[in-house]
Amino acid sequence: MTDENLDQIIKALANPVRREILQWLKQPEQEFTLQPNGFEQCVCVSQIFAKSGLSQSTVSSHLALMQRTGLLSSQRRGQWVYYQRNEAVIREFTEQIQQTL
Amino acid sequence: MTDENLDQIIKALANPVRREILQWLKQPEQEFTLQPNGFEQCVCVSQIFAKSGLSQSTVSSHLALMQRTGLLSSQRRGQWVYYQRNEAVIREFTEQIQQTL
DNA sequence: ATGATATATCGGAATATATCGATATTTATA
DNA sequence: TATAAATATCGATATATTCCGATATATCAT
Repeated sequence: MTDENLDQIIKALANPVRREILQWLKQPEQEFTLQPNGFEQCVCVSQIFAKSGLSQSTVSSHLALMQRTGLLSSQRRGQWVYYQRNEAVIREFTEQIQQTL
Repeated sequence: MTDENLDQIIKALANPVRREILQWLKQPEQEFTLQPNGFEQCVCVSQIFAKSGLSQSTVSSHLALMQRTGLLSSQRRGQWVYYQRNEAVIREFTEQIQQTL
């Protein structure tokens, strides 16, 4: 992980909304009502939007930012875009920050 | 550690200048020229100021902020204020962030 | 093709952060 | 007590972040 990437990730995590979204994505089945579309373990933007109390555009921006940093990955399926945690990056970050700090 | 304190600490660490200062304070004897005052293992504001390339007031603000969060502790000795890492808080933070994330 | 739904992007407003110079405060010393 | 040195605080400015509504883009269904 480059210094720049580390910096981006810390900045991403400095926002409580983004940290909360990251939490929700830990156990999606507990946090979100299932979608009747056959992708129960995946979480699309509108589900997070519905839970967040923020505008759709704001939520979309937060998710896009976290994806740019590597914290999340996404895949489009039809009209939906599913976001999920990138556990490898998250783990790498926690190890790095523990060493660095 | 309260959620609010965790939030403050992450915000503090989101700044690269503050992270660098925290690094310098890991091994002060390697990073700073010793002061002829008998407190060689301590680091005062002006030493950090001299190394930073920033203004005295900016450095003072960064240090004050990190002290408020608990990342640093300080003690005044005469006209100098010595700052040092608060390893207990730093450790607690890394553990917490590892669990939380 | 048209309309509906999901997501992304744009532009702007409000708030937060970073930085500086000037000055106040604290302590030591002549 | 007056001066010097170290640190803290204040006020201002520049930049970054957060958020929204409006609109663009992509996909699906009719």
